Amino acid sequence: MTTQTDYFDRPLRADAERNRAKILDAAAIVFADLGLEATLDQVAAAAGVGVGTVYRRFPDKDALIGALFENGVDEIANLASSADTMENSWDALVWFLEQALSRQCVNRGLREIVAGSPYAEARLDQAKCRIAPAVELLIERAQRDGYLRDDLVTTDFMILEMMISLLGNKTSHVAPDLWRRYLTIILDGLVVSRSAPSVLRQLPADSIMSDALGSVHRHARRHN
Amino acid sequence: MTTQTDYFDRPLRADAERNRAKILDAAAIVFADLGLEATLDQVAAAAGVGVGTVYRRFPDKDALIGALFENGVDEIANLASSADTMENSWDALVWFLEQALSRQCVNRGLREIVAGSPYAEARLDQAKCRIAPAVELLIERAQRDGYLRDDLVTTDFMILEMMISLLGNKTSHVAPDLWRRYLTIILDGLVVSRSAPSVLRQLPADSIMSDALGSVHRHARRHN
DNA sequence: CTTAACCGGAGTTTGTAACTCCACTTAATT
DNA sequence: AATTAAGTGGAGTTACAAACTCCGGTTAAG
Repeated sequence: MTTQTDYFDRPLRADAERNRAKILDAAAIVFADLGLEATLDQVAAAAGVGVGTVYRRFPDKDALIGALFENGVDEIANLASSADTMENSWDALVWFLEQALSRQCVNRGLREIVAGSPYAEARLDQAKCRIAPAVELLIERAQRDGYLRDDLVTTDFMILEMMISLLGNKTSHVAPDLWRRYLTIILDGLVVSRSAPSVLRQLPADSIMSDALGSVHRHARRHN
Repeated sequence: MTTQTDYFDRPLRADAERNRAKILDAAAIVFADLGLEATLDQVAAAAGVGVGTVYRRFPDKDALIGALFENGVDEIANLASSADTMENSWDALVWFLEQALSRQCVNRGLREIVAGSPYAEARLDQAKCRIAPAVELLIERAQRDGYLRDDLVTTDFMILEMMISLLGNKTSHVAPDLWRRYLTIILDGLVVSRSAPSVLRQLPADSIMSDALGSVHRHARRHN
């Protein structure tokens, strides 16, 4: 893969290529932690280069974000498709939610793109449109098989996913797995019937949370 | 009630008092719609006064917010206490959640304060500390009576409330009652056991949502 | 009629983030 | 090793937004 940004096919100079990689790596981390509002100055600092270098390689912030999350988004789309090959439809649905959420909860930038941020481009929107139909199949199968309550629609899952991933981002720095607790609770609410709650005890809860809740809230506004 | 802001007890001039009321009324609406980031210029415009007038009456933004939400927060605290007088403990818990959420979902400013915004002061934090113990009683009662799964703690409810009210704010302008749909689902996940899901059909869903979801996301960033 | 309180809103201050510019450095080619 | 186009850092520019001030003109109250 001979990466280049310019109009014509001249390979980048060795140091330039090296820096491009450093920038991409740093941006991945910075946007994952701080979300898409992170400054390109922050990215540059994290990469150990000057801002100028970032702008030489990527025309603007959107371009960098586009290059960075191209994969991430249709990785999620693929998760939905491959979940659909599992034999048990409830397991498939749960597996998909866990996989998708574990990615979005750990990566604030990805969550913001999937949730539809101002930085997302047409190219990414396209991939996002591939997610909905695939999820719809998962839902319909689980409903036909009598696992999932049948008064739910695709958008319900978009919203529930949004709620959980938002929480996931807010708590990822103090209790990275806390979101699973609420996914479990919500899944218990989505099922047609059950005689007992799913196990929750092994998931993080009170101890971490009570101290953390304050810092979560404080963390909510200005980042880093 | 002879309102005044100055150090010594001189009643405000008639027009000043009138404006103070206009400002408070306007601020209530503006902060409810736009959240606490709303500009005092916006408040002034909504009140039909100049910014100067706002600043003459309230030393700064925090003071205005303080004066405005003093009640709101401990109204919620009172809800918890009065829920505790209901005979059925499950109904009490559900009633409290519905009441508290219906207030926070319709009022973005209130939600931000309860969630712990930078504008909240010690005075408000104090009231918030009154909420937690009262809710704890509700929870323990519902658990003792075998309604509520017993692996839940107070902070779980704080978090679930945060998740729902956040959604409520995001969707209040297109589907004011949508949050009830997810409260219902979550309650179905909190109950010890059930043979069927609670009724969901009469709550808003697909029709409104699919169009709205986009505008919700777009609305997420810069307001108004 | 006097005057202290009040009013509006243009303007100031402060802060932030995207992005540019250019003197200097360096990889690649001859 | 000389040449040079490509690349680099980071101070500086531009743009914008929001909190808050200032003051010439207005008005309620005694």
